[in-house]
Amino acid sequence: MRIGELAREAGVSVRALRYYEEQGLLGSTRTSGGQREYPETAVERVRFFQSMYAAGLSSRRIADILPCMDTGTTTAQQRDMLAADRAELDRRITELIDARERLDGLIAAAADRVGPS
Amino acid sequence: MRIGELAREAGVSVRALRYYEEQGLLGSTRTSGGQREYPETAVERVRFFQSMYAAGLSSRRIADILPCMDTGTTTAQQRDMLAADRAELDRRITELIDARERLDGLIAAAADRVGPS
DNA sequence: CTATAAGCTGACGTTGACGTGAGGTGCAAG
DNA sequence: CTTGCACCTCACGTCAACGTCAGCTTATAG
Repeated sequence: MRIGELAREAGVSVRALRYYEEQGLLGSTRTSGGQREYPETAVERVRFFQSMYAAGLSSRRIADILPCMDTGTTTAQQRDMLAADRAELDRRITELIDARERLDGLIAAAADRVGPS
Repeated sequence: MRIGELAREAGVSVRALRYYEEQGLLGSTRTSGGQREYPETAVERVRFFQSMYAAGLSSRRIADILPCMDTGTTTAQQRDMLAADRAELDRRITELIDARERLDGLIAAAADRVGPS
């Protein structure tokens, strides 16, 4: 598939896909005319990127863990990285849940006390 | 308390506190010499900011919900905003949990397959 | 053959929450 | 009274993940 279709399927912009390639995250073959060609599996791969970005990982960090995904094997260093990323993600989730509780507290405290418009 | 102490107590930089003031989030009285003076309650207030920033809210958004916190009352519009922010936060939490599952899947898949160093 | 939609490569612009450096002032201790 | 740390106000710098525009080429429908 070409870049436009992949963008639609994965729910990102064309620019984003070119950026991922620039960052070494997403390879592509080229047609004789120079246009990028992607396999079907690229869709899931891009969705994975989105998920990792949402988790707060940088392109660099994602690039670091990609070999694990692609080869299905890990070195000791890579296992450490994965564990660190998971721990960091856990912290972030905890933070967000805490923030949600604060927001809920605010909502509850002001729920029945209607202020002036 | 002065700005340096508040920064330490709340775990942010002095620059951040000045920035919060610039954004209308954090007021301060001034000493005769022009230095900022904060009440003890500012510590908790700044921690609240950090929590909201972590939740993905912008300074502007935080400024919008501050009146609810300060007055303990809400207008219909403010309740809508709070609900929207909470919903968005919920979405983000779900994303992160999904990301964590993906990471866990990756870790589990490669856990016992040690690659070359 | 020709529109025209889609793709290409630079390369500069954007945004938010600060970092950082310059150059000067306030304040408690000795 | 001076040392020295904390504080002050500009104001430019940063960083990441793209957005956007220009100028040109490729692919495809009619």
